[in-house]
Amino acid sequence: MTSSGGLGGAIPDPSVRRLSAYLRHLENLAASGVKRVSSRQLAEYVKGGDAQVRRDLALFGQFGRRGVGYDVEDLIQVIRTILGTRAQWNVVVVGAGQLCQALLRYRGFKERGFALVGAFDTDPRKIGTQCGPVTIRHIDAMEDIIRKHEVRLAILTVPAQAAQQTAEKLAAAGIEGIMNFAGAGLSLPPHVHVSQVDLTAHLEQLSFLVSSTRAGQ
Amino acid sequence: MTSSGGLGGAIPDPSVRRLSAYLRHLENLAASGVKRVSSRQLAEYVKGGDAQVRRDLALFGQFGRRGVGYDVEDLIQVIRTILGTRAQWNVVVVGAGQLCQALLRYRGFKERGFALVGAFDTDPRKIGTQCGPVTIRHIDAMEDIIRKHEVRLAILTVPAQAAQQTAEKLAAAGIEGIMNFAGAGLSLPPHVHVSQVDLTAHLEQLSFLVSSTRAGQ
DNA sequence: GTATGTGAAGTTATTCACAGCG
DNA sequence: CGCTGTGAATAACTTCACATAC
Repeated sequence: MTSSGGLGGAIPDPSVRRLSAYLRHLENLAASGVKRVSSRQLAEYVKGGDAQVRRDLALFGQFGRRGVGYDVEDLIQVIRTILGTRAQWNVVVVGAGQLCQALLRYRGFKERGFALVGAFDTDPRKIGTQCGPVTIRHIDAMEDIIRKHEVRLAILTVPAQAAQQTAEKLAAAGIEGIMNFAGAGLSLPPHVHVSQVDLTAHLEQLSFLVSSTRAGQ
Repeated sequence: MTSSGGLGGAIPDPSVRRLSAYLRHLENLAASGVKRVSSRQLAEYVKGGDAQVRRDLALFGQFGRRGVGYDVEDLIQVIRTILGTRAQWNVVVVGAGQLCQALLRYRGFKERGFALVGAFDTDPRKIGTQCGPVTIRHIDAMEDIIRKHEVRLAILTVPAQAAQQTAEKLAAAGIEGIMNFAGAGLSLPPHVHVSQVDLTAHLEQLSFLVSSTRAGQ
């Protein structure tokens, strides 16, 4: 399955994921004052081939100059345009645990086009708590806030057993994309996209790789 | 590139990633008292086909019973064995920010075979702070702890510009796998595996999907 | 009847290799 | 001469379809 619903050719998921990686590297380059970059340099960062970088970008147009490379600032704007993050997205967080607090205090989201405008929980002890720039509210107030701020994306950090029912509330409130930290699958209408985040899985991948690496490889 | 360094056939990266997903679902099933599961049920959770589930598992052996399915508890142990998480891994965290605190307080890692045994920073104001079950120590004490506890995996949560030099210290201390939250690529000897975590990228994927979805798709 | 395990087929993604441009 | 953009070739992954076993 390719994820694009756009009008042009279908865009492979792996390409879209790599665009985010290119963007991270371009942000770092821009911060260091670098003006130009070649596909080879971008490839090194993502550990792919240079041809892959060029092909990923070519899916959306022609952005480089032959013999020269890509303009760092231009390419940042191009990728932001592709990803849809030139305008800011309002985002809510549901489930006010430790992770929620960490996310609310993280500055990177805002810089990259995602403003966390509300946080919700059902636990009365948490409600009213200030957390970074936002106050934790009861989940009953969620739909109002979502409608008022035109929120289309949500981050779900509730326990696994509460994930499905909470996600349904989000969908009912008009949310179209959910970043799901809960270790539970979500069944939702097809227009609601889900991006599953599994932190344990990253350690498991490393465990697998380290376990299966033998001396001399 | 396939990641396996094992002796048998090479194992595709996507298959290993899905094993973690199957494991999450199996853990949930076990918690609900479910005893048996079919490839079709597992596939639904991961949004793949049933044949894919069977093929992923068949890479490592035959674990099901024809006409019946898979035993949930058995399959959990099988996947843990494959991933190398039946024995516990000791893990350190470097960079004692909000995220570090959230990770240190998260119980899921311990339950799944990853014990966070130390946390390190360079900021003198943070050193000595208690954080969940561990005390923040100066990074100079890191190598000792790593050697003493036979730590092979690390989580890196330092700012992007400090990531490379900190990762080099980890590699020098004998770390073989790094879960990297910093938005910076790491260049390390090939025996040190890196799993890049980019939380912003998840929101960017959703932004792309939501932006490119038109009514009626 | 039900569900696995697996060759064969099909699809998707990556890499090669070079024409074309600066 | 360097680096992009891209058709063609290759490699990787997924799905089909069915023999096999319960």
